[in-house]
Amino acid sequence: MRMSSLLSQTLREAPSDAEILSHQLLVRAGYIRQLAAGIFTSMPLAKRSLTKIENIMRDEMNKIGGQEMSMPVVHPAEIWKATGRWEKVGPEMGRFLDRNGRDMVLAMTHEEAVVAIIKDEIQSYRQLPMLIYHIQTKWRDDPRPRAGLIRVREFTMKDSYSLDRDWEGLDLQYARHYQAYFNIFGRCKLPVIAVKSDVGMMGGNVAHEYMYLSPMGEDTLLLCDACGYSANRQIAEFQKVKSPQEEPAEREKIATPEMKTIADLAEYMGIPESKTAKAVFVMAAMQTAEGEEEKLVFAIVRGDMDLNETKLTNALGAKSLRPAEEKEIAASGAVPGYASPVGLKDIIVVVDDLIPESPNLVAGANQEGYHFKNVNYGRDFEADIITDIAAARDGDACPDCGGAMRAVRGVEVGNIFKLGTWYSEAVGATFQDADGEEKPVVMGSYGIGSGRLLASIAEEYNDKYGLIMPITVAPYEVHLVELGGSKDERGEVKQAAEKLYQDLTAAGVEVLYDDRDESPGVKFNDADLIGVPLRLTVGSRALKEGGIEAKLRHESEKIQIPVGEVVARTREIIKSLYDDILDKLEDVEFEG
RNA sequence: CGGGGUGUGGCGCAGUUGGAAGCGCGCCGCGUUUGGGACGCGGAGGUCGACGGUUCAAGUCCGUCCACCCCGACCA
Repeated sequence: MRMSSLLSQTLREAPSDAEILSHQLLVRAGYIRQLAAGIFTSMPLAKRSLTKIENIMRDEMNKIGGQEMSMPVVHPAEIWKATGRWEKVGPEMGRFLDRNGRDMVLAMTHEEAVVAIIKDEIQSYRQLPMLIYHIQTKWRDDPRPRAGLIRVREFTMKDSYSLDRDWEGLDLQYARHYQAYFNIFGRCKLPVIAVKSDVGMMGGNVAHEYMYLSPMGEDTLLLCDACGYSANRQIAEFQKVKSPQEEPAEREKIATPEMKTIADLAEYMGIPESKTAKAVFVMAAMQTAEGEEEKLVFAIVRGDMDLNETKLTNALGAKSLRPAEEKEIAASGAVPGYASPVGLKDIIVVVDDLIPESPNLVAGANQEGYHFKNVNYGRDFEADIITDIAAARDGDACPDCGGAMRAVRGVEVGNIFKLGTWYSEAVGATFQDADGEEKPVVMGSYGIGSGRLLASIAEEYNDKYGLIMPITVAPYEVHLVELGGSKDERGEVKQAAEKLYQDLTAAGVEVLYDDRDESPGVKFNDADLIGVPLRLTVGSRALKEGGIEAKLRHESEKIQIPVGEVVARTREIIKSLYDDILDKLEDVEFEG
């Protein structure tokens, strides 16, 4: 490709609304342009990188038996009503009416489309197991797109769906994906870890997320360096430090004016925060037989801990939670800031499993300005649910080995879910098994966003001059710079560069050829910004000695290669760059 | 949805007490230059986010709305 005709201008300064590095660099280098919040155009450079990423995904999916197809982006609402997600999903789903006034949906994922097709196409156990996938656009009207390509509203995703006769089959396909995903990220040279994750609205019972560890990530993970335990904070467990056992003392009411926070209260009383009970009120959307209903929930964790809303949501079996408003809290008889589990009605009380083992706590008295001392579970109050609802934090003890866990931030670049039969049952996607019985197809779903992956790679590989793209995903393999200029009166430099461009291209090398009439500084800076791994420079300096200059983007040394050997040597260098990446791929141990 | 911020040429920005819309980069033409974002001369390009109001006069003051960014809420 000649840069003189490439639709991609580099920018000396990034747009002011690009805050994170990958966003700034991808815009400055001319890979992407923003059209609206969370909606981007992939320019030719990005498109080439994305195609390479997607071809890696194809290859790894095909290797585990996947067959590529393409399911529609626009769906009739019926298939979403059939699984209940038409009602269940909120404004994040794109909806519109077609010309005949029928409800239509912009796909945010494709489980519905999958079961719609297999309902008709899969009839016999002989057709299973099967793995289907596609690489398709999704629309999710996220309330807050951010961080360039990391979190967008319109994006492309490789999503695959495993179809099996039974759970053993699912386990096998799931384990294959577990490995295939490490291969995909490895081939893109992106370091990731797999962590256990919440199954969320997808249902099912096992899920992993692939995380690229980065301070700009949106998820918090807890990792144990001692034994390898890793989990998203949403579900991370930990060993709780129990309070010292003591005899329940007599409950007493004490005046605590203006002490509305745990920190204030503990300081005022001269006690550790672990001797207090923290009250959190939420409104939980619950699905009941009559439909959806909002219920006030009173969650209690020990004062030195934080509530984990995902754990609470799962404990309640709720669709979603939102913070309760003061008037909703007041309606239950509780007093915000002085709330107490003692003597409340019409409210679901959920207490963390540490609370019953924590005697003589200080809790609110449901009276402005007063707390109770020596509140004890069982004697003074009871709960509807007792379970783990506390959030793990940096330094907490690993649930498996007790070692101190680290809390780190990560970007979710992929995930795998054991869906089970939830979707197939919902729409009656069944097959006839060998024993003659009709059974629902057992499903798994597996996703990787290609744009987010590109952004993560850009975030990981760069320096002050620009991007440093791994060769497997770089838009081109070679950046050929021609430095003829007006001193090149007989056009020798220009001719040598043109010939090299032709020869390399003929040899199957992907070349970005800077044939523009620009100064050397401009060309070198643009080359560094775009980040193609190997730069070849044709200039009079080396040409006088019968050579051209080669430089790897990630190194500072330059070498001179005799003109006649350039094509062969270039192919060698490129091969070694690929090998460096592919040799590092390794088999991982699957821990279900 | 709550809090904060920003909207002036493709990008980055300035614009005073309200009084003729500017600068740098980029772009076009001509010439000089050519191994790390060169220089000269000459150009093109803006309904100042939108609408309404105040005023003789609004980029500037007032109001409403919109867009975009950040923090939070939310999120397979």
